[in-house]
Amino acid sequence: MRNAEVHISGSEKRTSGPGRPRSFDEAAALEAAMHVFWQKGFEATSLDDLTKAMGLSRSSFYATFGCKQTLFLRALEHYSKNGIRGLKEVAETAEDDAVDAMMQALSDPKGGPRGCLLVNCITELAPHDDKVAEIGRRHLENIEDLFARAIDPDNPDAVRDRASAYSSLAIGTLALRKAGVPAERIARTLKQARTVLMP
Amino acid sequence: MRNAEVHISGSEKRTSGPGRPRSFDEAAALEAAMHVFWQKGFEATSLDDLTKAMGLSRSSFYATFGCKQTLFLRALEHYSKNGIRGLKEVAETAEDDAVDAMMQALSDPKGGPRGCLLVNCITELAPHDDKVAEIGRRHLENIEDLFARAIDPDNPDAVRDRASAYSSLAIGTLALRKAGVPAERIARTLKQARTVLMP
DNA sequence: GATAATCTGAAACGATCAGTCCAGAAATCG
DNA sequence: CGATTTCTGGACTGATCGTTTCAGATTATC
Repeated sequence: MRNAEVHISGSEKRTSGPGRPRSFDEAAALEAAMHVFWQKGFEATSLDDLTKAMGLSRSSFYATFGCKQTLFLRALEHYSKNGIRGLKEVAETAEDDAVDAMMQALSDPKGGPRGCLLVNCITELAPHDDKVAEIGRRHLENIEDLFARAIDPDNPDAVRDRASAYSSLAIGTLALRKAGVPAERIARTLKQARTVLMP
Repeated sequence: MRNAEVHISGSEKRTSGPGRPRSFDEAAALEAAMHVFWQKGFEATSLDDLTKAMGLSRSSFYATFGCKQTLFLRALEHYSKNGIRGLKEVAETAEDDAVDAMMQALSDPKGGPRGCLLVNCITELAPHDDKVAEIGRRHLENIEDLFARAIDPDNPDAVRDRASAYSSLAIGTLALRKAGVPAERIARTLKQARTVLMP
């Protein structure tokens, strides 16, 4: 037998040594896998979908990432880290209204109406998968934190409920978007909600 | 061959006549199927799950409902009709604040954190299934209508954006709930959002 | 050149899936 | 009774799934 063991967490890299070196970029492969999961969900994504998108063979896939589930959790973590970083950037570079800018960014993710990968996975898997639920909960908490800091940088704890409301409002519009409501109408609703209802 | 043809839409009933009568209640079976889809989603629900919950054999299943997809769409329609009726009742019997009562009802569906069946299905299937998207869009529009009428019964069209915001806010909290956030905290956030931020 | 690590592509595994088919029992009608 | 309809339960099909394994080619270090 050859590579029978499963790599539970991240792969242990081998910077150099004998033997043929890796011909693919592990980070890029992870990114590609993330996009497939984002588009199709966990169950509907097959191994063929993954290996084709990641550009490697089944053998290399299992030797590198262990199994579908493990890769999936890594993809979720990767997505969360990237997403929170991006949202923080939106908040920091917003011209006048950081809260509105964040809601708009959340409600209209780049790359079409795929929604938020973690919200999708919470909906699909969280009730039956504790690990997914935990990653999702952490992600949502991070988003709320960013809203709270955008509302009142000096005392974010005091505006927790408001931050949670803004966050949930933006996330709720993702369902509208997926159901086919045009992004422009949603953007208008959000802006109005921000300036008229929740100033 | 026997029962080979597929019943596309609702079954044509036979009130009486020769032969053994149906020993199961079609409406009850549909209701049971709806609950299974609600709990597990479409893909994760197997034929065995369905027939066991509905209390009929595979043969009767296919003779009565045609196929999994057809049954699924009927279950969605059934859910939507029931849900809208229930929400209307909540709005009508609310003591002081119908909008708040509706948000609370939406955010905390009976039977644990299963979310809203149609929001779940929008998330899972709508981007790749036009029929599901259409049913979901109609359902969300109906919910918005109820909010609009609760806000201003005389001129609901004028408060469309506000109604959309309330609706999205309540729906957004479903993700929190599924991720494990306690219902009480969500209820508090909603109440506060209603009374403080969006009066 | 010897050794070691990884590559590819394909084959095979056991499991599960939706859907089909059948044989025989059961129940209702004329 | 005879005709008819639905029932059950299990066997079966053909496909797809995640995962394992293998042989042989490739590319690095020593």
